[in-house]
Amino acid sequence: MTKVRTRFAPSPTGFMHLGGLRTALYCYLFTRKHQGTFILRIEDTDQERFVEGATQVIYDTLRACGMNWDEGPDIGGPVAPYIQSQRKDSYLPHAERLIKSGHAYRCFCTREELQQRRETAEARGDTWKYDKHCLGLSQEEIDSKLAAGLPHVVRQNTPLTGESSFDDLVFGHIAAPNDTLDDMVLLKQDGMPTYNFANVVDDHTMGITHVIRGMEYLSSTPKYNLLYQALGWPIPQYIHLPTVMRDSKHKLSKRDGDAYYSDFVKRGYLTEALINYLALVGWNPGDEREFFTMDELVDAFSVAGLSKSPAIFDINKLTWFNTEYIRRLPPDEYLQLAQPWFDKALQGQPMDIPRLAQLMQGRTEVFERIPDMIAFLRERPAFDSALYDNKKQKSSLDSTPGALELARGLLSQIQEWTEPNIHQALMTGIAAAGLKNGTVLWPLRIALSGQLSTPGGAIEIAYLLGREEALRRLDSARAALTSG
RNA sequence: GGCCCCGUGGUCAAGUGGUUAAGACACCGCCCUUUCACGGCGGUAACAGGGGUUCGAACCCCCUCGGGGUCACCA
Repeated sequence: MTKVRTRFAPSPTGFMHLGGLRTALYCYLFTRKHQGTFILRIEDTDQERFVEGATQVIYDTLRACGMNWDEGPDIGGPVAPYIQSQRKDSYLPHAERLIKSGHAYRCFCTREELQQRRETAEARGDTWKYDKHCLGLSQEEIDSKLAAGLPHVVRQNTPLTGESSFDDLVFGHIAAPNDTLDDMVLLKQDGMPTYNFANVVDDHTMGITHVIRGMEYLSSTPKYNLLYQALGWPIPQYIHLPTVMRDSKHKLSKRDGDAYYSDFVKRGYLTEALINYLALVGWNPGDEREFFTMDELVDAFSVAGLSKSPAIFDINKLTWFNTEYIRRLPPDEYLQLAQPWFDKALQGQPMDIPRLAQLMQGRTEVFERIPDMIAFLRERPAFDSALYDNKKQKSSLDSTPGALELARGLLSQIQEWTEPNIHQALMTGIAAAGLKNGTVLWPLRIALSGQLSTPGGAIEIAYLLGREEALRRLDSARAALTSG
């Protein structure tokens, strides 16, 4: 078997879509698994959609994800250039060969004419397909139109009989009747190839052995194969990938605004978690493993594990992966990543940040959720005294005033405000008073934080707040109790 | 509408003629516990429907239904 050569061929739109990223991932994994060559090619034949800086986004994303390419626009390679617009001149000779052999022809129909004929056909209830109108032009007619400088495109001449088929590595045998295949445009008026044509030519001239792409190309692949055959080129292996869906009816689309890699990173998703999750949407390793580094993915990857049916993107599961990855971060790395989010919530309030980080690391699902979780440290929210009531903790509205008074006394006598000292003072004091821990600690935590759920218990919160603030909050809570 | 593809719990999925139909996320309950979380234990929940083939179908065939894709001088 010849050496595997694959390509990831995104068009530079300015963003890296998660669906595209997953395609790149599978392509990368397959290639590395087979010790092949992974090529990056930029598909920018659509000049109208050119976006400044878009290729850089592609480079940055792929590299951040650990998918390094062996040949590409920025690093070159034996079949350069790797940017399609720079290969412009290479397509024409092949198109002319096809014209000569009768597999393609020049078409002078204007867009308006085409639209009109399409509408007429559809009004009759017929399905529209290019009617091969210009195939009937005589050589004289063609020459005179050419001499007159009339704009034209080049179309593929698909056969009207027989059928075309191929064997996809994931979908198996795919066949389509030739008479349902449209005479697609190969070369546009501006001389640029369409995606359809550029792909065939580039994939062949770049020596691509395995074409890995989304399944939206599945139904046009027979047409591409007709082209390969007409040009006398070997047909590559195909691996079409099932779509990533937003829900059962819609695919994860660019319009959702939250489907870009950069969006997830901004919100505080870890790249490793994202890659790990994405790998499992449409593929499974065949065993029970769920956590994979990139190297482990390469090792485990197999085309046999690819699924045929579309998979719904589950933010829930992604978030679970993210939580797990955050939990496994070295503490200093967690602190570094969390710091900006701490700052956002604390706004300069003095705090034992390393201790806060310690308490938060195991509770952080997505970094962007941090500010909401710790905002109470900066300012205690208004709260309902009903929060003091907790049967399980043996705390009630009746027991609370006494409990808080006890806590106030114990806390105010602490010399050095450390967690062990706070713990010591409260626990011995509570035991001496003959109370249950919860009877005092539950209301204390409520009084200090004003909320049901906090990252840490009463002792940790009291410590983080500092002596002065803790006592101040305690006093105001007690006052609110007697006045209200 | 034509053509192509897909169809196991809410989601991802294992399963390739004989299984009590795995596992994970989510959800619910219990335990642990100074809250939440973590952890431990347990639970709810699926073969789209109908016909065949077969001693026996989630697995093979056909039909129906449902969903997706594609039918651009976009990729």
